[in-house]
Amino acid sequence: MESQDLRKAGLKVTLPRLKVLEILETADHRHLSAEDVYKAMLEMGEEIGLATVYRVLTQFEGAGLVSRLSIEGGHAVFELEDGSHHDHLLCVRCHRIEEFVDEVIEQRQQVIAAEKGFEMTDHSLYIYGVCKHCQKEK
Amino acid sequence: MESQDLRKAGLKVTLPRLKVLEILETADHRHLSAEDVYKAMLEMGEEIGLATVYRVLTQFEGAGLVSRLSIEGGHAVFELEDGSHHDHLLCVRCHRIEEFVDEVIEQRQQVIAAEKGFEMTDHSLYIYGVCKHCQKEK
DNA sequence: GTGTAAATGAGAAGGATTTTCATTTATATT
DNA sequence: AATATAAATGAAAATCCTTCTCATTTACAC
Ligand SMILES: [Zn+2]
Ligand SMILES: [Zn+2]
Ligand SMILES: [Zn+2]
Ligand SMILES: [Zn+2]
Repeated sequence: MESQDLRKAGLKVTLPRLKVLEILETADHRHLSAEDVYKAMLEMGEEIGLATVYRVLTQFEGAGLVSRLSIEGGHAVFELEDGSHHDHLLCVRCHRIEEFVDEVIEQRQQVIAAEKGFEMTDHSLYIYGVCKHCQKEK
Repeated sequence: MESQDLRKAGLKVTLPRLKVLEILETADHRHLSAEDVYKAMLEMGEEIGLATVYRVLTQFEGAGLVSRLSIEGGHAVFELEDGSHHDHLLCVRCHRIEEFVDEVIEQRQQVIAAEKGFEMTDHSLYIYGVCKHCQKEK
């Protein structure tokens, strides 16, 4: 089924691309850095260059298959695009990432943009904190 | 008056530090990159190393004199700390930055964090769009 | 004035990502 | 199935922003 997605996006169906898709679909975590994908590939016994991982992820982003988070200070994180917008909560200790959608915030942003005379094209919202897990530890 | 702020922060009063403060206080824009500060220094005829600009801005951040924005993709931007939290709207064309405060959003973030069991420590919210100015230009 | 720790500047180093370019590969065409 | 061609790949170099190193200078307490 994935081959179709690649063809639709005007991308040739290659092993590296199929494998990157596979990793994004089957990884334990939904949010992966390029490095994470690269390491997962090597662990699967697939040879790939890190440059290719970056290239493929960027192409997938362009094709709407993947979206990219820009987390403060750190490196980019990628996730499979599921068509529904959501924002993120990040644990500053263990780097766990959780997702949320809040209609009140979404709408307030529209109002604020309108008040300032902006045509809003996008937004980026990250809530940082200490997750349930990490609160327990000490 | 600024010398006092530096001494309170445990920082020696040096010319580079005073000049960086001066630039932050008198620049046309409230939001400046390290590069912007560096160029402004050179234009003022002051010799300074870029490394010093970064160092000083980072120290000021630690001392609570300055805060740092982490804008998507780009480089860090610094602004004088005025004690009141605010978030930012960014024009994707001309890179103009505007500020806003919205209590509804602030509170919803607290609620969301609580729902997910997070102890919220911080957040980062940027609204991207096309500003009033840039909308006029075709 | 002297001493000492802190601050500076220049350049090297760093980390994440992108680019370059020679080689390989997918796919369209015989 | 063989061939042609445009796209994709890997490795290394390059890039961008930022931090670090270290020899020299400076601020400030005595
Ligand atoms: Zn955690
Ligand atoms: Zn997500
Ligand atoms: Zn604009
Ligand atoms: Zn601001």
